Amino acid sequence: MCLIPMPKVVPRYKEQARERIVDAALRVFAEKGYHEATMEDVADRLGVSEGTIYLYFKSKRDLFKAISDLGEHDVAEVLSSAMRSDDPVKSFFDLATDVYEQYEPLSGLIVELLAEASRDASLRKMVRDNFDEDRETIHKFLMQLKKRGRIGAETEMNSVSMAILSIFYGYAITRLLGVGRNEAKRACGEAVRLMLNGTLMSPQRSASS
Amino acid sequence: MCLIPMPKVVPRYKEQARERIVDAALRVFAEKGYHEATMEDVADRLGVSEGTIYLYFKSKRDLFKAISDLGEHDVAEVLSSAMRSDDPVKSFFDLATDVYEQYEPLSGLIVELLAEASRDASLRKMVRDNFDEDRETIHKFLMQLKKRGRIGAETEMNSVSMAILSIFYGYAITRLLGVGRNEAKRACGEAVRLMLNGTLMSPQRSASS
Amino acid sequence: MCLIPMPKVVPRYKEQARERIVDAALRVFAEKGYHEATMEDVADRLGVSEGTIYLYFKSKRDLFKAISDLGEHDVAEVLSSAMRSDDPVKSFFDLATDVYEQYEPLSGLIVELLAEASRDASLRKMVRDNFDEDRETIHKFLMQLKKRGRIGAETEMNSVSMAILSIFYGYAITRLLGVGRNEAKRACGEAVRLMLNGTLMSPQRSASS
Amino acid sequence: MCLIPMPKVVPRYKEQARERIVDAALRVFAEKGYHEATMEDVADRLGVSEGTIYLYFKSKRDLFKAISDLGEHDVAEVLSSAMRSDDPVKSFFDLATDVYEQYEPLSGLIVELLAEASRDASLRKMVRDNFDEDRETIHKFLMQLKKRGRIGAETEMNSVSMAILSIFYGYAITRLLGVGRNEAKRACGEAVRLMLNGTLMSPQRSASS
DNA sequence: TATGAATGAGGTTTCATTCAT
DNA sequence: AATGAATGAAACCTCATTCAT
Repeated sequence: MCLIPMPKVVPRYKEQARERIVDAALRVFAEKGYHEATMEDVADRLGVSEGTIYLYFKSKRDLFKAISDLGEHDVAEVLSSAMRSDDPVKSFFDLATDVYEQYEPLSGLIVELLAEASRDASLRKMVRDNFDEDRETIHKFLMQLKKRGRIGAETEMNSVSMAILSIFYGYAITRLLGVGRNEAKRACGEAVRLMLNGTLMSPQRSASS
Repeated sequence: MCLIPMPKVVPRYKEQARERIVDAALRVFAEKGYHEATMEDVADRLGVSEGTIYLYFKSKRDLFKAISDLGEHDVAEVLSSAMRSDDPVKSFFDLATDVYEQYEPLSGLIVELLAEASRDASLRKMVRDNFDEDRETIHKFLMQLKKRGRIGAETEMNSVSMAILSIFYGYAITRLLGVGRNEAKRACGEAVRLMLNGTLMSPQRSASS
Repeated sequence: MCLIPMPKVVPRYKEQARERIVDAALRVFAEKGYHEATMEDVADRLGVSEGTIYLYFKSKRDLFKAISDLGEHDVAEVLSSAMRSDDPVKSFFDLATDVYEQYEPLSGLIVELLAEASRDASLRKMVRDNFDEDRETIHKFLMQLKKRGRIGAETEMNSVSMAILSIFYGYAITRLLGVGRNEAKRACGEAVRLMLNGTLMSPQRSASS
Repeated sequence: MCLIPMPKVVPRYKEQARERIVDAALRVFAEKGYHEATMEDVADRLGVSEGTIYLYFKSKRDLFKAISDLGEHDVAEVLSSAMRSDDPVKSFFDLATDVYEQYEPLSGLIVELLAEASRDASLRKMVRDNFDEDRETIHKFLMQLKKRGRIGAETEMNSVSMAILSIFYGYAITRLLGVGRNEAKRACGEAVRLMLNGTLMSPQRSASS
C-alpha cells in the first residue's frame, strides 16, 4: 500500500499557520516573558483555541525556539544596507536608531532569549548562530572599508565587529533599564564614532596619506 | 506577674541566616534560572526545609530581589581599585578578565535579572541603580584621566562611560553564547583600547605637556 | 486563510457545569465548614480533578460566594407561597418546619456564611441582600394582613419583620446546638404566635364569621 | 520515692497565665476568626513567644475551646440583674443595648463559635450549656413574673424563653450584617415588647384584672 | 483541521507544633 | 518558664498538554 506516492504538496497551508502562530507568540512572549506567558495567551491573541497550537508545535518550548529563527535575519539585512553609506560613523549612529525603533516593542525578547539560551544548548546554538551572522555582516563591511584604505591595517577586525555588536546589545539593555531614548542613542553613536575614529581615516584625508 | 516576655537575643543571627540563604539562592537561580528554580531547590542546597526560607523572605520574588542588591557593589569596588593603574587601557582589559572570572558561574544571573527587570518596575529600579553606580565609577575615573590631561577635553564622558559598561555587558553575553574566553577577552580589551585611543594621549607624551 | 477560529458552541454547558460544582461545594462546605473543606474534597465529590473547578471559579472564595447567591431565593419563594394561608400564625409555624426540613443538612452553612460575612465586605453584602429580600417578603405579607384589617395600625412592621427573621435564625441555631426538632419547632411557632397575638385580630372576629 | 508528697500548690501562677492567654485569644479570634487567626497573632498580642502558649494549652483548638467557657457567664449575670426592673418590657429593651454594647467588638465570636460548634461535639456541648444557662435565667425571671400574676398562666414559658434568646441572637446577626444600631435596637425592643404584650398584664392593670 | 474541557503534576506559601537552648 | 527557629504537612492554585468530539 505504501507504493502509492504520498502527496508531495506539504501543504503550504501548514507553513502559513506556523508563521501566524509564531508571530503571535513573538508578541506575547515579548510582553510577558517566556515563563509568564501562557499558551492560552498566545491562543487568545490569535483568536484560536489552545489545542490548535499543538497541531503545529509540539510544545511551548518548541514554539519559543521557532522565534529565535526569526527576526534577527532582517537585522543583518538592515545592517548591511545601512553600511553602504559614505560616512560610516554617521551610518552606525542612524542604524542604532532605526534598528531599535523597529524592534523596540520586542526588546524584552532579547534578554528573554539570552536567559533561556544560557541554560538550553539547542537554543543557545540558534541564538549564537544569529549572533555570528550579524557579526559576520559587520565584519564584511569593515573589511570593505579596510580595502578602500579607510581603516588602518593593524586594526583587529574580529574584535571590533564583536564590540560593535556589544554596543548594540548595550543599547537595548540601557533602554530596557529606563535610560532615555536620546541619551542611549547619543551614547551608542558616540561609542561607535570613537571606536572608529581611533583607526579610521577620513575619506578626504585618505587620498593624501 | 506572669508571661513576662524574655527576649532571647540572638543579636545578628537573623542577618547571617539571610546571607546564607541569599548565597544559596544566588547559585540556584544562576544555575536554573528564576522560574525553573524552585524554593525546594534553594532549601535543599542549604539543607533546611522550605518553610525556613519564608522566615527570612516573604516570597520567592523577595528572595530574588535580595540578590540584585548584592554583588554588583564589589564590581564597582574592583573597578575603582583597578583604575589606579598607570595604563588605563591595559587596566580595563585586565579588569574585564578579573571581574568576569570572579562572577563567571553566576553570569546567567545577569540576563535573568535583566529579563525580570524588564517587566518589574521595582526590580528594574534596583538593577538600574546598580547600573548607574557602576557608570558613575567609570565616569569619575575618566574625569581623573581628563584632569591629568590624558583625555582630550572634547570627549563626551557620559557616552563613553555608558559605552564601556555596554562592552562589559557584551562580554558577559558573548561568553554566555559560548564565545571562547580568550576571544571575548581580546574583543573586550580591543574595544576599550580603541575607544580610548581616539582621544587618549599616551602617558609618555603627557609628561611633556 | 488559515487558523480560522471555529466556535464549537456548547451553548449552556458551562452553566450546567457551574451548577453541579456549586451543588457539590454546598454539601462539602456544609459538612466540613469553609476552612476545613478542601478543593480536593469538592473535586472528589464530583469525581473530577481539582483543576477542573478552577475552570469555572477563580478561587475557593469565589466558589464559596456563589453559594450565598443560591438557595435563599426559594426561601423567599416558599415563604411567600406559605403566606397565602388563612391562618397566618399556623402558617408561620408550618413554614418554620418546611423551610428547615428542606435545608436541614445544610444548616451549618448558615453560620458559616455569617461568620465569613462578618469579615468580608463583599460576602456580607450578598448575605445582607438575601436578608433584606426575605425581610421584604415578610413585610409585604404583614402589610396585606394589615390591609385586611387583621393587624392593628399601630404595629411597627419593620421591626416585626426583622424579629420574625430572627426567630427563624434562632430556630436554625437552636437546632444546630442539638435542641430537639419538636422542641425547637414548638418554640418557634409559639414565638410567632405570641408576637402576632399582641396585635393580631383573629380571623373569626375580623371577618365577622 | 513517690512517697514524698507532691507540692499541693498547683501554682496559682499557671491559672493567671492561662487567663491572660485566653483573654488575648478572645480578642484575636473575634477580630480575625478562628481559622484566619494564627498562634503568632495571639502571641504577638500578648508580647509573648508562640512556644509559650503551648505551655498552657496543648493546641490551638484547646485554646479556642477555653474561650467558650468564658464570657457568656456574665451575660447571664447582666441578664438576671437587669430583670429585677419593674417594667420588664423596657428592661429587655435596655438589656439588648447594654449586653451588646459590652460585647460588640466580640460579636464575631458568636457566629464563629456556632460555626465550629456545629461540627465539633465537645465544643457544641459547651456552647449548648451556655445557651441553656442563659435560657434558664430568662425562664426563672418569667416564672417570677408569672407568680406575681403578670403573665397569664397559659403561656408556654419554655418557648418564650427560647424565643427571647433567639431575638438576641438575631440582634447580633443583624448588627453583623450591617443593620444600623438604632434600627436593630428598635426591632429587638419591639419584638420583645410584642411577645410579652400578648400575655403580659401591665402592672397597673394587673391589680384590677 | 479545530476545539476547549479536562487533567495532574508541581509550585508557592502558610502555620500549628516541637525542641534545643 | 520562656524562647523562637525550624519543621513538614497540606492547602490553594496554575498551566502545559491531551483527547474525544
